[in-house]
Amino acid sequence: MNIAEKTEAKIKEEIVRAVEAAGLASSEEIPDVVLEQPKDKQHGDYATNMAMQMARIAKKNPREIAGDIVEAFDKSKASIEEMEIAGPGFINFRMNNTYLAELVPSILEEKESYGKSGEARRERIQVEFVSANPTGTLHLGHARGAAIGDALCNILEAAGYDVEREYYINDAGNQISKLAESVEARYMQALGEEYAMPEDGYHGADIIELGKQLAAEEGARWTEVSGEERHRHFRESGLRYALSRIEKDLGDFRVTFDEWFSETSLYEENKIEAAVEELRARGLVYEQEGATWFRTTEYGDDKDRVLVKNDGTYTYLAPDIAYHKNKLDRGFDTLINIWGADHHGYIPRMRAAVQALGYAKETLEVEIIQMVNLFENGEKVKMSKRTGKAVTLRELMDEVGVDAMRYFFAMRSSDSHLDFDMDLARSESNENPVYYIQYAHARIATMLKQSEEKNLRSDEFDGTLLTSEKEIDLLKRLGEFPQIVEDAAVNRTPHRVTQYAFDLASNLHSFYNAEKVLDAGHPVRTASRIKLMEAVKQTLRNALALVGVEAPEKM
RNA sequence: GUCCCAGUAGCUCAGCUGGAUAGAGCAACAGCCUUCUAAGCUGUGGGUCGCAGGUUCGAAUCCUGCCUGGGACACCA
Repeated sequence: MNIAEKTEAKIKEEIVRAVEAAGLASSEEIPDVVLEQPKDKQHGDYATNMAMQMARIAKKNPREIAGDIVEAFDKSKASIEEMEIAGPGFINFRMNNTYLAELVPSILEEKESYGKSGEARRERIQVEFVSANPTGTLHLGHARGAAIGDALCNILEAAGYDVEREYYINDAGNQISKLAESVEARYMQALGEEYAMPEDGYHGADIIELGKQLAAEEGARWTEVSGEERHRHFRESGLRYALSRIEKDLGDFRVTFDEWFSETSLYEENKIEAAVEELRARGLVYEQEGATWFRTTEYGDDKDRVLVKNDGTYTYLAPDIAYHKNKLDRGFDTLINIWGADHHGYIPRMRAAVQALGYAKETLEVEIIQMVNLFENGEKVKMSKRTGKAVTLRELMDEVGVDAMRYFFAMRSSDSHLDFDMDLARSESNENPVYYIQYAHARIATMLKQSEEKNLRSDEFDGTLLTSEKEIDLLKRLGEFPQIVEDAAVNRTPHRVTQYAFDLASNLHSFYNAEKVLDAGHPVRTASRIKLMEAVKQTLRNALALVGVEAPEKM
């Protein structure tokens, strides 16, 4: 437990004891204590609404109840300086702030672990994200999914969950055949053959290049084998090429996966048939009009869905069910899928599948990532200037850099649309939140460097000297971090971490302008403030790391 | 027609599982550099939380209906 948690736990404990001691309710009747940090500083460091919650149970008015609680409360047990009753019955607590200073040495000791949950949870969570079809490049929607997915994984890990990141490769569909045919055509053309591109083929320059490369490396040998064999070869070549490019793009975007799961493997191991049969055994499958149907309405879907079409082939749903069965068989407690907004209609049927396989509805969570709109010069950017097609992850990375993208994509709640302002993302000014935060980190780095040059460092630390308004604000902010991580994990809201980093940076800048750190005239205070700066620097770095943004030493 | 998401300051968005006078950034206005990075700070103004009901001590938050914007509703992958 970190210091903030310990402090809160003590207060809560004492509230419960006071309620009982005042004879207001028995221990079973007492609701969970809600302890919050008021937005308005005048309301103290913590506040509880216990008296209002007790109104119904104790049948007294909240202010009276609050009075009884305050009377029975032992302030010395919870480092409380002062208590007051306010508004409709809030009890406000003002802390004896010296406890806050303990944070600094504890953060410096925990280092990159500060913010992480002390104990590991048993829950295993698998997060599947991006999963773009391996037929082209990654676009902005994928980029946002990647940024949010990876940040969420980092945050879940920090909160103590056992996390696995997975990319599902849709390598069994029609599009892959088209890709294979396109590569094949380009290969033949590179060898000087007249060979038509397939209808709806992939006409990009990259595929032409790949065809040339294959022709150069492998010669004409594929013209001499059967069409089937040739097709299989170019399918593999095309796939390998597309995937390696995706992996490279994502790697440069600082996103890596533990597992790349192939859809084709489900076919090869007859997993799809097995999944359909399992549903059939549970009485959830029926035949009608020559097709095989899955009774998803049993689990709240609008209508039943086809698994096997009347031409004998599977719909996309069948392999998806087999895939999710495979995930569940691997023993994950929770599956989180990160999908683009255009897929939200599939949620009911996938949830139906999970339930049909005997798991609780909550086992599968789907996080929907809303659209990204690019803006430049105040105008919506529809298409890439270079290619005339949708803007890719790679292009934007080249334009604005990884840090800005990672931060911007994660800074809004995933279910609201994101307006991505390219001018802002590129700008090196205080308007750009990424620079603002990184600048705070770099500023501290500069101070630390100078503290060495000026020989102002020492191991002396006296927390009681950190009492200015800005220092207290900073300390309180530092103390919030573990709880922010916890909340972001539980609620699946990575944007809380970006927001926190911004707030902490803001506190730092504010402190910086108000107080001087390096002051030879006050050696102990200087040493203590240096420690405080180190703690802020560490916490900024930790917060940024969770969302995949670098913390530079100088700018 | 059905379903999902959104609607909060001029703009972009927060608002943590119902709490006090609804917050931040940008934009506007007024200030702060012989001092550790002014890529920064301080202050001021700005609100019918889409609309109407309901639930209760208390609603931006929960429920119902409606309005607006976006998306989804295949034996397509």
